[in-house]
This record gives sequence, structure tokens and C-alpha cells, in this order.
Amino acid sequence: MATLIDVARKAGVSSATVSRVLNGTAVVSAEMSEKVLTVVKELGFQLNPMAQGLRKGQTNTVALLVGDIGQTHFAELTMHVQAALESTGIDLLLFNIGHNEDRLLDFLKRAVVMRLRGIVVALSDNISKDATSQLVALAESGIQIVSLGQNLTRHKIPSIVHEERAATVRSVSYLLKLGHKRIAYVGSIKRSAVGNARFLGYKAALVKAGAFHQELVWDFSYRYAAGQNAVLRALDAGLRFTGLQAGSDELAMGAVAALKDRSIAVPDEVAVVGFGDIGMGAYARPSLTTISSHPELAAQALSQLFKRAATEAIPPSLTTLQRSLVCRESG
Amino acid sequence: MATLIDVARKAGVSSATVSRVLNGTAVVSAEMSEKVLTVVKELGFQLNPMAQGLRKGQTNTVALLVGDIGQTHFAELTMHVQAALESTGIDLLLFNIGHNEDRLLDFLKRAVVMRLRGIVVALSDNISKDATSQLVALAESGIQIVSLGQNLTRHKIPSIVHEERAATVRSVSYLLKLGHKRIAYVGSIKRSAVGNARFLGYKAALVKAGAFHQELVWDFSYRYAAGQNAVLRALDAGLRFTGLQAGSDELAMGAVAALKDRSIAVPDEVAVVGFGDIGMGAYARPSLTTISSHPELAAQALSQLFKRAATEAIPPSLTTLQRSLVCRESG
DNA sequence: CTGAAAGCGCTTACAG
DNA sequence: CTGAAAGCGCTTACAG
Repeated sequence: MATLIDVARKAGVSSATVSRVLNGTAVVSAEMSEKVLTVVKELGFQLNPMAQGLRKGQTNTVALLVGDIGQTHFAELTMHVQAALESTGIDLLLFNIGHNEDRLLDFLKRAVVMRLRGIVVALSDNISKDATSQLVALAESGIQIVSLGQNLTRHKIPSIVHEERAATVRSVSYLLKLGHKRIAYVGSIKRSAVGNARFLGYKAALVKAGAFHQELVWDFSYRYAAGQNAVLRALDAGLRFTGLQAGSDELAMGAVAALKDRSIAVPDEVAVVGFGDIGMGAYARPSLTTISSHPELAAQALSQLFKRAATEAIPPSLTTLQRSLVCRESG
Repeated sequence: MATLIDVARKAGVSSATVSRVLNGTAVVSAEMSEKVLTVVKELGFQLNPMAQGLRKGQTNTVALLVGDIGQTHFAELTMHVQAALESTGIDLLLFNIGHNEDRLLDFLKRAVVMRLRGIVVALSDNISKDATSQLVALAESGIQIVSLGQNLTRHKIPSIVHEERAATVRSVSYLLKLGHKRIAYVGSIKRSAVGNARFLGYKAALVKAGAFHQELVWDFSYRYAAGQNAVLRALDAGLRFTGLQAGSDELAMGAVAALKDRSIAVPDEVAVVGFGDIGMGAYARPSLTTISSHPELAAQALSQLFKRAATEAIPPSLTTLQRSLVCRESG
């Protein structure tokens, strides 16, 4: 592997000049520039990112802390974030937190010494005081922190989020307009900041309509099985409902499976609305009515933010992406 | 941030000693050891991985090249690989290739200078001569290359794979035993090494039974829409079939949607078998008969391999994981 | 068992 | 506009 020194020697210039040409970090005469570039091409030389990182005290790597790649929503988000950052010349270090606060803490402890360019926090669960204070400390040490999906601007962390509360207000109002009086909610509420916001929208719409029933609120996690179990339990308990708002599409699918297994027609007897519009919903039968999500826009906003952060300090601004109701057969 | 030199000074030893204690790379007297460890704890000192990497000429980072995280199969694989490598103390750099050879080549060009500890190639598509020769060159430069999912042992790359051909031989034999005479195949064949193997199993079983029909072979990619389109086209062309083997669960789901939309009963009129057993299949209705996949075992084998590679050269061995037929309602 | 010193491959004041 | 030199934070022959 050729080093920068090799290039300098062969081009008959100093290593400083080679560095300046390659980084565009200072004006270099056209003549010198050309000499350097020629040799660089000849040797197929590439700057060693580790040496750069050590010298500059910062890598060109961003860590993505993701709630749970096992959930399609996070997988799609990861895909878009990786693509957007790659196009900005940033490499992505992946950490799957898996709804486990300890893993988050473990990572945060190691983060300072890794000299990351940034950390993208894509977590839906509530974050402990411990973890947030670590995050704030990291931000102060010069690492760009960005929250994706959860509003952390109260900790001065720039955040890119989707509307959550407004989205369920809209979908539940839609169900109400359809004539439903007993609408249930299944999703992660206490544990999840994002899920809580979704629930709050549901609740607000129902309270306003005088149709909120605490027994129809089922605080479960995000996977298929949870949706199925919640519905089965409710049915066994003799609870009656004709509408169901789920906190995710996976939950909705699980719920639909349970309803079908009990010979309850969807949407004729129970209308179901998912959340997130993961690819699958359009191919389920009945196809799933759901609420849209725009991971590609979030990823795009993220890469813009990192581009800006290269030249200026980023204020802890909040970007909010709109969602819309995607009406399909199940609702 | 405290440096190793700070620790050495405060402990009254040389930096070499601190390094030896922290790396366990040479025998150090208990007395010195203790002094060092005490100061390390006091200062909360951590070794700087970038400095280590520069000095040693190798990072502790592995790049995962993944076919398409948008497909659940790859998302699950990514999740398990990340967890398994993290437990081995390895950080994961993620690159989503997205079935795009150019992106693969771009990465490979940058890989040498990144001084990676290894590269995990988790691609189902055929890999060009260009890319494989790059891969081989990287292996020779001391980067541990491992293939996940595709057998690359012919290029001396250790590979961890699942059975593909045998799996579809088994599932198609099952459909034949059920009395099906016209069994279709939908999946990526020409483009995908893994998909081709699946197809070959299907073909072998049918040829043996004298029931192979070329017009029932539909070479499509891996997503929901492809499965739907393939079936719709076949139906429009007046093709008749009572069984369908899909190359993935997503394809199978898309196919089932198309069948239902044309009022064809699954499995009564057409039995469908998916491939990969992604979580969703159990919650679809009818639930999806499919072929199992074991990403957690693959990830485990992978981390073992990296552990071994730390001390010895890894032969280009082949690990093959078994699959089994998961019978559910659709088949 | 321990330390002094070189060096991994860059970037960046500093001086001219 | 250009170069000599220091230094980022470690590890590892080498010598004792």
C-alpha cells in the first residue's frame, strides 16, 4: 500500500502539499496540483481513514442505534439511512439495541473513545435519564447526535420525527365517522415514547367523541404475536369492539389473524387500522388500511443535517414529517 | 480524554507496560499490573481503537455486505450477525448492496485502505469475475472474507450456507405426493446464485416425476409485487397449475394475494409453498407453508469463525445448515 | 519482567 | 503558495 509520503516523494513535493491537494484544504498552484494528482492516479493512492481519524480526532463514521431491525419499520429505516449517509461519504456502524437499555448504555460508554462523527438514535422506547445524560455529554464532546423518530429537542438534540399523535387522531376520527363506537387500541404505550404519542392521539379523538373506554386499551409490544394475543385475550374476556387501531402493521396483522381465527369478519365486524405502511400491508388479504411512513424523507433530512454539520453548528431543531391515512380493505 | 501515556505516568510505569497489561500480550508482574489497573479504573481509561488500528494495521471492524435489507430475510440476518459479532467484540459496518453490482465494486475499491478485520459477503446474486477477483485480492491482503448464504469455496472463501437445492427437492416432492401434477416456480433464477439452486431442486424433483413444464417457470425477483405479477400474468395467459413453489416468502405472499383476487382458493385450488420462514408467514391467513431458515445459527458460525481467525488461518471450509419444511395452511 | 524509542499514515500550526 | 516538523495515541521489536 502506497502512503502519502510515497506520493510526495514520487511527485517531488512535500507531504503537506499532497495532503492539501487531496483534501482541498488550502490553495495549491495548478502545477503542483497536477503533479500530485498524476502520481495519485498512477499509484492508485487512497488516504488512510484511520490515520486521518487519529490525526483529526474524528472519524468519518456515524453509528446508527436502532430499536429493533427485526421490525420491518426499522429495517427500512436502516436501509434508507445507510444509503443517504453513504451518498454523503459517511460509513455506518450498526448497533441493534433490541429494546434493551443495557445495550444502549454499553454502547454509549464506548462511544467517546471511538471518535465518531455522529450518532443517530433511532429508538422508539423511552430513554432513561442515565442514557440521555450520556448522550448530552457525547454531544458536548463534539459528536453530532441526531434523534430519528423520537423528539429529543428538550435535551438539545436535533430531531427528525413523524407526526404520531395527529396521525392517530386522524385515523380514529375516520373510524368514528364510519360509525364505530367501540374502538380498541393495541400497541406499546408505557414503554415507548413514540407508541405513547400514537396512543395519545387515539385517546384524544375518542375522549372528544365521548367514546373512550379504558378496557379497550391494550398495552402490548410491536410484534405479530402481541397483536394476536391481545385480541384473543380481549375476545376471551368478552370485550366487544368494532374498530381497532394498532400501533404497528405487524400488530395489526397479528390482530387480523386472531379475528379471522375466531371467524370475525374484517372489516365487516371489526375494522382494523395499522401504523407504518410496511410493504406487506398491500399484499395481505384483506389488504391493510394503515398510516403512511416516510423513512426515505427522514434519511434525506438526516444526511442534509450531517452535510451542514460539517461546516456549522447544528441547532437542536425539530423536523416533522407528515403522515397520511392509507385506506385499504381492512378499514 | 486520558491517554495511555497519562496512565503510564500516573502509575509510574512505561507506556509499554500499560499496553501489555491492557492487551494481555506479555507477562507483567502482579505488582505492576495492579498499579496500572488501578489508574485505569480511576481515570476511566479506554484504549483508542483508531490509534490501535493505525499501529497494528488492522481495525476491529467487520463490514457486512448485504443483498437487500429491505427483504425481511436479510434484515433478520443482519440482526443476528450484528449481535453475534458484537458478542465477539467486533463492530459492524453496514453496506446495503441492493442487488447493485456497482455499489459492491465501489465498496471493494475502498476496502483495502479501511484495514478491516473482515468482510462478510451476504449476497444472493451472482457475483461478477471483477468482484470475486477483488475479493480474493482482499483476502490475500489479510482481510478475512466470509460468504454467508452463497457457496464461494471455489474461490477459497470460507462459506456458511443453507441447503437450497435439497430444500426445494423436499418441498416439491411433498407437493407431488399431495397429488399435484402442475407445479409452478416463481423466483429469481438467472440473476441469483442462491435462487438458482432453489430452482434446480424444484426442477430436479419435477423432472424425476416427469412433471417439469418450462412454461410454469417464472424468473422474477424477490419482492411481493413480483409474486403477484407473475401469477396474474400466468393466469391471463391461461396457464393452469395447482401448486406453486416460491423462491421467498414475500413472493409467496404476493402470489397468494393474486390468487385470492382472482377467486382461486388457497390451498384447495392452488397450494403455495414459500421459502425462508420470515416471521409474517405464521400470521397470514391462510398461514404460509414454507421452508425454514436459521440466520441465528449462521451468525453463530460466523462469530466462531472470526474468533478462530484471531489465532489461526481459516481454511476455506463450507458449513451447511439444514432446512426443513414448515407445513401450514397454504400448502 | 521492564523501558526507551521508533513508527503506523496522516494533518496542521508555524515559518518563510 | 510551499515545506519542515511536530504530534494524534497507540504497539512492538530491541535491549537489558
